[in-house]
Amino acid sequence: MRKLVVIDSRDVVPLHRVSTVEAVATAVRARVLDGELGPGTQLREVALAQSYGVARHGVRAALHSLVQEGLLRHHPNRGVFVPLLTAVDVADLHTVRCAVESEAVTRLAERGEPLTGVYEAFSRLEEAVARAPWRELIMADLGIHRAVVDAVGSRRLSRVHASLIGELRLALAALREKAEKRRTMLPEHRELISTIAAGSPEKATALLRAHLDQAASDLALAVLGSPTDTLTNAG
Amino acid sequence: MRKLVVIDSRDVVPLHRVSTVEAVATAVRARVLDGELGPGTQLREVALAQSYGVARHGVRAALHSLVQEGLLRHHPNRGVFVPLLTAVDVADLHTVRCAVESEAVTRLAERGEPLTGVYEAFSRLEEAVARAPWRELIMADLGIHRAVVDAVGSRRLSRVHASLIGELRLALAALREKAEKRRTMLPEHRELISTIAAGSPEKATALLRAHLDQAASDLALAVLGSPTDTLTNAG
DNA sequence: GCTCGATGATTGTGGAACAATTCAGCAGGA
DNA sequence: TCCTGCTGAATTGTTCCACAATCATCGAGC
Repeated sequence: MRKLVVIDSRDVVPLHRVSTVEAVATAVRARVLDGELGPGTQLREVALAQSYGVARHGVRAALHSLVQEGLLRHHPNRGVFVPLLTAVDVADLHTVRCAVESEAVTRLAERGEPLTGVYEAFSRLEEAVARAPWRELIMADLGIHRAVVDAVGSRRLSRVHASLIGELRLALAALREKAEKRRTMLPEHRELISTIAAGSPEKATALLRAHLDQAASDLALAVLGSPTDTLTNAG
Repeated sequence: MRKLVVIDSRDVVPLHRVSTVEAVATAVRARVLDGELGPGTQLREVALAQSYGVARHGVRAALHSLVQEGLLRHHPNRGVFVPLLTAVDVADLHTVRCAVESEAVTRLAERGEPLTGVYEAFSRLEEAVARAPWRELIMADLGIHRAVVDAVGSRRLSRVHASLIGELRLALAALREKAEKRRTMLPEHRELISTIAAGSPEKATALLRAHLDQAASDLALAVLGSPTDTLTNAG
């Protein structure tokens, strides 16, 4: 018997107002992921504070966030730096990635969840393969994997994966285009997705792991090729 | 030709000096995990700042850390609270836990890594089963799982798992003692470990998943039994 | 060439102030 | 009775300033 209820209390939508530190964090994150701030760059607090017109505390908090996120490295009393990932880092990230994506694929195949998001991501990959530059092609690739994880519907699993991919993107800059990839990428993902849809968990995870292993070894090679210096630091 | 080098540069040990925010964070984390600060409690900045004798900024940073860690919830302009986990949260955490621990068990079984840490954890569980109270028994249980993940040797995998278990411990308070557990706990883990050591990945992960499923459903039931109120919030 | 110490830059921390927001309580009106 | 709007207190969000602590650089002196 509710009379004139304009907005039902269950309909509330967060209405994302962002705080300053969040805004700074996303801005800096974008600059790092886009490669504008290359590995080894120090992120000085005063400079950032001035450039964004915020207080130093806000910048500190934002950088602290990104450090916890794994995207930056903090050296006590020295500052925050964009890390240069080593082969060890790549292997480490690969481990976590296998964990998350294997679980996702297994669950999706077992309980035939809807894969609409995955199909959308795949069609974006189709477009990218046709005409997009290498960099966007990689992003489309990652987009599929993200969609697969998101399809599971676990907020925390998606969170872990997102942070993981973010860190991985730091190394991705070292990956140079290989024409072969442009050909194999589409059928590989098509097969993976259709195997998931067919409901064969074991086969799907096997495909996935082969795919990820390949990607990881490519990346490890690329990273080894890039300048090995003392900037690289343990997390 | 080094002359009179007292300390070789390779011998440096981090010498963990902790910053104030780190100190505050660990202090608060301990109080939350020990249940001293129950679900729904608000962590007020000024109060904490006074009680620890630090500036409000430090407290803010520390709380921010714990929020990112998943241990606390932040409501804009309202503050930071100890969350009350719902059955949904438990299921969500279970998903990630399956991902991480399955991967760990698979890898360990596949490449016969040394399991010394796991054996140590197991002997601690033996002691706990014999005479420790329920709470410590649970911690010993978690200790085994932590050791298994750590044995993989992936920093990031261990990190994810640690944060995961931390959040899970929030719900663990609702879990009441069951005498049956005290009997089944030891043989269950013994079988899991020996299967890993025997190098049978499939069987080991199957055992693990059954074990985790059981734990998750126990927890979900316990959480449903505890007071359901509006304090619970989405992450 | 090596060590040592001064110097400047940057981070780490504290203190105070104020704006912004939320919340509880209360008065007023349909 | 229920809704509305106001008001004031409490708390968070943000800024500015100050200063100690630490680190990297560089040059003097042996």
